[in-house]
Amino acid sequence: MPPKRKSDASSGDGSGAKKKKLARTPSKRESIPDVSGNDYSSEAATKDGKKWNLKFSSWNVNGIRAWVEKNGHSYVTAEDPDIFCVQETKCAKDLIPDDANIEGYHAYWLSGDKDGYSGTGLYSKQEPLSVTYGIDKEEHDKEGRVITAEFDKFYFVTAYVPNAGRGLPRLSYRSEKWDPDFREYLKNLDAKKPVVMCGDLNVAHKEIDIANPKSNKKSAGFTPQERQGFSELLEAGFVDAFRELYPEETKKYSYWTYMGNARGKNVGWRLDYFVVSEKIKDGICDSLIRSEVMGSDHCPVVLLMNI
Amino acid sequence: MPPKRKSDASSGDGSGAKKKKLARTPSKRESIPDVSGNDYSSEAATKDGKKWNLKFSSWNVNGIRAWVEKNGHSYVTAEDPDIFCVQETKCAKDLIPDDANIEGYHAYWLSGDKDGYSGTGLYSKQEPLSVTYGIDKEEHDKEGRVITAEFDKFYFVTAYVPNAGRGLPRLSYRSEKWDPDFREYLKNLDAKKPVVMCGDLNVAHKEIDIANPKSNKKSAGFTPQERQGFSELLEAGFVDAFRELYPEETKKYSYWTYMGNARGKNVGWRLDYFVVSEKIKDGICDSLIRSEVMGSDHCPVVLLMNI
DNA sequence: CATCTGATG
DNA sequence: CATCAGATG
Repeated sequence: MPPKRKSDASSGDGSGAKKKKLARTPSKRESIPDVSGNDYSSEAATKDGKKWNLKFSSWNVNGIRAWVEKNGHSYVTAEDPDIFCVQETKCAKDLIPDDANIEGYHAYWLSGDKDGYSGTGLYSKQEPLSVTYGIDKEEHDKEGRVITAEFDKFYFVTAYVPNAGRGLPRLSYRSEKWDPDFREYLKNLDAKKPVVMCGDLNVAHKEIDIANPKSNKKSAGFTPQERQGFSELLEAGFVDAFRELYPEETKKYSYWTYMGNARGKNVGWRLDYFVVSEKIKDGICDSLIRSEVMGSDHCPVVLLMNI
Repeated sequence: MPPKRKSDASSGDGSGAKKKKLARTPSKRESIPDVSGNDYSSEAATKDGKKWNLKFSSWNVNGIRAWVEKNGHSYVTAEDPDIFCVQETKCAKDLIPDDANIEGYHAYWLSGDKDGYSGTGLYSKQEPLSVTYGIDKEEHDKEGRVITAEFDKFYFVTAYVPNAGRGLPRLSYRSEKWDPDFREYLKNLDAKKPVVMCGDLNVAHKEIDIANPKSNKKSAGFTPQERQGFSELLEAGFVDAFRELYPEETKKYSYWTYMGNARGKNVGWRLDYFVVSEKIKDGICDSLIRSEVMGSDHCPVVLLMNI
């Protein structure tokens, strides 16, 4: 499915709706992402030499309104992915800023019941065959966490996985309920067509995926339970695209707390992933972590595939 | 009492205490008050030719932490008053930023029970004989609104008068309880020594004191009840220093809502006053409204006296 | 249209 | 150390 590069930028679900409330005036803070000098081209190919024909990107934007004010969306134009996903939009659909509707993409938005919390978005150049929201479980689907887009040859899923919270108040929900149910959801999709799933999975899988493994064994995102949950997802027939290609690569992170200049010191976590069905893993061409791109406490991640 | 210009900057009530919490990093916003070119000297004198020997200034700072980040305190150094008062500090005593302790002044802080709400401060070059907090009425004294400093020849009072609120939820409290009790408090002081009172009195007294009298008759700060309360205060033996000197002066305001560029259009209210005992009104030399000084939605006001 | 807090991450 | 909401002005 090499997507038709059509220029219809209309939004699939009413993202052009009137705003209830105006966005705040941009702060005088400088626009943070300056991606103008970056080279996002790539000649990456599969092991058997097929060049990529689809580019995907995912970014936890930590508030899409703030991200737009910081000119974060300029990254999307520069990266030019076929599909771009955002997590933690923290914004009701009707309040998504106009500038978040990027020319050339169909945009799909999901938010939860609680204002300013969670929320995801999916942009696609090609219009999906269908778009669905949630994972078909009432219990999980009030927080705007999962969007699924069906294409001819695959399902594309973006997820913002529940954070276990400080003091781990939601660890049991996360690891005993969400993780198994989300895994089942993906397995069911995978039984029909291959799956590409991306997003902030709120777990650093192995010690190699976090700067300070020792001191974080009881921190949300690095507990044994959460790490085990990710292992079980992979065992269910999926691969972590970045780690598949770069099994030994250290110090590659996609999140740094804003506190204590963690990003400057690269004291980070790899929380943002592309996870793909094992049956299409040979289509992986490259998996990239755009750690230089500013605008959030996470950076974008990229997957190049030949499908 | 021409104050001894001593340089002891110690704070009268522990304002040097350790902070529980650090102030946020200053935003990148430019420092707003640039008072460096302003001439705050004055040759003002009483009607019978006595030059002022005391300068007082008062400013509703709308959050002392934000005000300090905006370099609002540079105004104090430039104005160089003998006593400077602030209202709406919105800050517990222990969290007052270090930069709010201005060299050459004793500082006294009061905050209420509710964090981030109300709060007043008083700076004095000369150390007062005593400083008291509140108006001796349990009912009123939980919101950090009044500081009284006793000097040799007068009492100095600063007040942040309760706002009646949008939809006037606290109008009855304000006009039936606070206003009479505060008036009694001042009358009792005045029975002992003359009083200079300043602050955000949260009322525009007459039509001349507000840009849009017609449309604000039901707005907090311009209801008949609040205006009447101020009239009754004056009838109890006090004068509005600014209006005493400038009975016909129009378009002089000390507050403009941040909304709709009201300040740019001078759509304002005169809410900040110096009110002095009638018996010392002949000591008034000048009363000034520093409407050019930025850093809050209010501007500073000044009183020059010979006492 | 600002200031705060408190929840959240 | 950020985001956002909601209270307050």
